[in-house]
Amino acid sequence: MATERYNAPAREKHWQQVWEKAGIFCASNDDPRPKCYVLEMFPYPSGRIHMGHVRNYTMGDVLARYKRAKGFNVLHPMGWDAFGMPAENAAIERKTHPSRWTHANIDAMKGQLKSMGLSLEWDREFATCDVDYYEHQQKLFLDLLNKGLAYRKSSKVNWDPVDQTVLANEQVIDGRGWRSGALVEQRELTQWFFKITAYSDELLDALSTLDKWPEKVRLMQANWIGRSDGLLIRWGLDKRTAPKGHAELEIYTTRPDTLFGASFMAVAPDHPLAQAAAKENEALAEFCIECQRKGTSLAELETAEKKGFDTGIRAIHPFDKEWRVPVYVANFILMDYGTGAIFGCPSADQRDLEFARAYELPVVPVILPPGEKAETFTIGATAFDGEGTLINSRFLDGMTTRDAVEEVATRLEHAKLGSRPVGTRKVNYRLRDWGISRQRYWGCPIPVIHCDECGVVPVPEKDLPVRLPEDAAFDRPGNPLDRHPTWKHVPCPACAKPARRETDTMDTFVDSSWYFVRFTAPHAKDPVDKKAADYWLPVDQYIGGIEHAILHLLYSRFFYRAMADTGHVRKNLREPFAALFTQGMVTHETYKSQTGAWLLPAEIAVEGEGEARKAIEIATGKPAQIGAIEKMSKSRKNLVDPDDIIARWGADCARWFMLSDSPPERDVIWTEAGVAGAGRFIQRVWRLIEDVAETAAPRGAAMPAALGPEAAELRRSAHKALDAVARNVEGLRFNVAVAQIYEFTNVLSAAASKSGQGLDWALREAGEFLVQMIGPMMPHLAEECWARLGYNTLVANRPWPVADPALLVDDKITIAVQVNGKRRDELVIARDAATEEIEAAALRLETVVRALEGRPAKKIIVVPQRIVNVVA
RNA sequence: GCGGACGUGGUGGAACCGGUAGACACACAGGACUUAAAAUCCUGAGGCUUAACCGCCGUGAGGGUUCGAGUCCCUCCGUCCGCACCA
Repeated sequence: MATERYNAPAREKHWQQVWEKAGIFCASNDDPRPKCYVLEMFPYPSGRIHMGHVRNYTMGDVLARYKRAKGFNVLHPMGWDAFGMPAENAAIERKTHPSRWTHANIDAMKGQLKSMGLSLEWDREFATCDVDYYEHQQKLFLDLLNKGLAYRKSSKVNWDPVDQTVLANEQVIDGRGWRSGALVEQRELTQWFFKITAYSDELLDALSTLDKWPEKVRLMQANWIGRSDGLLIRWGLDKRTAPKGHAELEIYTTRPDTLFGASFMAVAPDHPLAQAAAKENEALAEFCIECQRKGTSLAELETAEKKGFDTGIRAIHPFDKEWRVPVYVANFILMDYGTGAIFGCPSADQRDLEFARAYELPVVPVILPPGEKAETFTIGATAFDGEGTLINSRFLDGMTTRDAVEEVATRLEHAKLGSRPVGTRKVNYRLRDWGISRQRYWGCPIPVIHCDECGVVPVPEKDLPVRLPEDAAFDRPGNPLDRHPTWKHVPCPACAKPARRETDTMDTFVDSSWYFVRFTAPHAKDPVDKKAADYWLPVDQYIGGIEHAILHLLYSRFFYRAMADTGHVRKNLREPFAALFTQGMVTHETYKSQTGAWLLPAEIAVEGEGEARKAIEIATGKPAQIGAIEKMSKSRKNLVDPDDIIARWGADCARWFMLSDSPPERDVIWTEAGVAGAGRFIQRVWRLIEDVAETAAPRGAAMPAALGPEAAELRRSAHKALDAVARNVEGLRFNVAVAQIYEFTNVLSAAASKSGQGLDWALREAGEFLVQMIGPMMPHLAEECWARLGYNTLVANRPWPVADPALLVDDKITIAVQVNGKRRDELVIARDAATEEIEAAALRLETVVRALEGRPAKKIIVVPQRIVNVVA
């Protein structure tokens, strides 16, 4: 029989059109079936999709298609995270408009996504730069403002003096702006903030409920929030030494038990006490300025020596009025953590110890490590910051660390300095409020107006949306909104006098903090259709890159709560993503020409293998250097264009390769050989199904009364494979599911060339199962095969076949037989054989007799259906 | 420095709860078909030893628990990731 090769690129277009015409991927918000919301992180429209997108969206699509086949009402939408700096930079460089550039990119990328054959519901598509989207975001902002969850404050920011904008921390590289290369300045600016810290505790505690999130992500978020339980302690200051108006110093500590080891106090250079003291001390003032200047570069921070300056101020120990402790200004104290002031206990803190050694301050051991003797214990180069027994600490001596912490806290809570307690228990967080102001055009305008008379006035709801002006100029750096001739000049909504619009726009992470809610009703008049949100949320499976472990995923968790607390979504659902999966990166070898320039994989030819493997630059015929395997990136040029792969091999091939071999959470290495292997498998399946279609029983034939052993065996394999593939797809172990499909394909191939009673019927069943198994992964090929098997329906619409549980367990099983824990043989025996029967059968085995060497069996361990171990 | 993850053939990886380690794929070798190549099909393969069977060794290293450890515990080595003067 002559078989034609399956022409993937041509047939894929056909099936994509069939699906589109049938409109089968549109979910109804009103459907009696159980719902399933599958979401992949939406892309930034940079211009073209890359292999990372292919991997991400393939995984989501497999799950979406599988869930649909399992009878769920599946929501699987797609949109565009379309605001952001690249569009504005493109506008500057190419003299176009951010909107035009963005929409052209969206069109191109949408075409690419469609060529992948994804089961997406395009009717719900939107871009965050659509007025229809950002007007609702402005409404949400106003509600947050009203609730006190959005506020303005002055804070230090990274300022790029060339581009004239605020930069995020990630955009500052070695103290310089990533685009301009200019030295970044610390600038005090009044900015808008979202009060994420109002939810610190809740965001931390709720992590434990996210049992379908990767442990790693939960841990990263927990560390980021950084809760610590401690004590605020107010120290009196010796009046003769302190600047006027400064009678006390409040510090924060998590180790109040080490209070009797205190040998110095340290405050941040920008602490009010430091500033006050600096006014009377020129050298100190200089020191403070020096510290602040160093604050900009991260690299400098890491290596900076611990430096201090004795202010001459003396603090009074809370437990001893006569005890004076010197107050230093130190470069390693951060103003925005705790109170910006500490007490130093050198024996119990490495950093304090280094400081004490440098300034020759006393080092008194106060915690005795377990197993040490007080008489002989000394502190050398390393502080002991663990738990132990208190020494040299008066009334704390002999206590454990924990008891001492409690004792000090209780005593200081009752002690008074002035009219207030000396000590207050306090939980501290590392988490900071989220600064959302950006001095940029291409973002969601912040809907407020500044009036000289009335101050900050929210834009009235009836005046929403605040649209971006289309006629902005991008000919020079800075914020086009700020220098637009008319846009910002508006009358004050309250007093009608001339006023100015806020010209900052929102951080684009705000846009992506609620798009998944909008997908549930993308055309609703209000930001959220509560009924739709109630029906669909939470997202049942969210899939994206690990790089969003903190930022996007933490912001979204916060924003969803803020939306709940401003009445936009149900209050008792707190977490928007029930399950999260973070997929690995797509990597590729790197290549360099003899001149040292990076080369695209398409620009080289590889010969030989192993040690002899060589790369040749095609253009010059000269050898090229093969470099490390790294994440695909423009800078290293180790890119493979999804378009090229799809045009040559087909989308199914790219999809299958992405799912094969590598566990989805790990990195996958893209190789030509791997793609070719996937391509071969596609042809193999096609040939096999053609073969089956020729020899199998007709479609819909009744199961024969009796099946021969070949047919029965094939049936068992088919049902087992179906069950195993289903379980592994549900667990997102796609690589294992793929392996099981390979294995079953081998079985089916072998069976197709045999003959036996009822085998034609079993072949049809097995063939259909195979097609349905590959349906979620290689949907086009599956449709083609389905048609070849005589159907005019769509696999994409077929329910997942039900595996017969009776076929999943074998009557006879093989169990291993060990002697003294070493495998010696195996035993084929009835699955429900009694223990005695198994023992007897094992002892009869020649191999066992030989291994026993005449010794009697002392003990026989039988684990039913698993193993026998004869102990001699 | 702190926190976490991982370490299995030539390669990617599989192994549910502690129960036959290496499924499946890639690469490789041999063979069939072919004038030849491609494509396809068949066969082989962890290491050592052996003509072969047998046997021994084997999941980064060392130790422990157990009838039995890739899996659990301890120590060490290596790789990767996150945070980093956080009081």
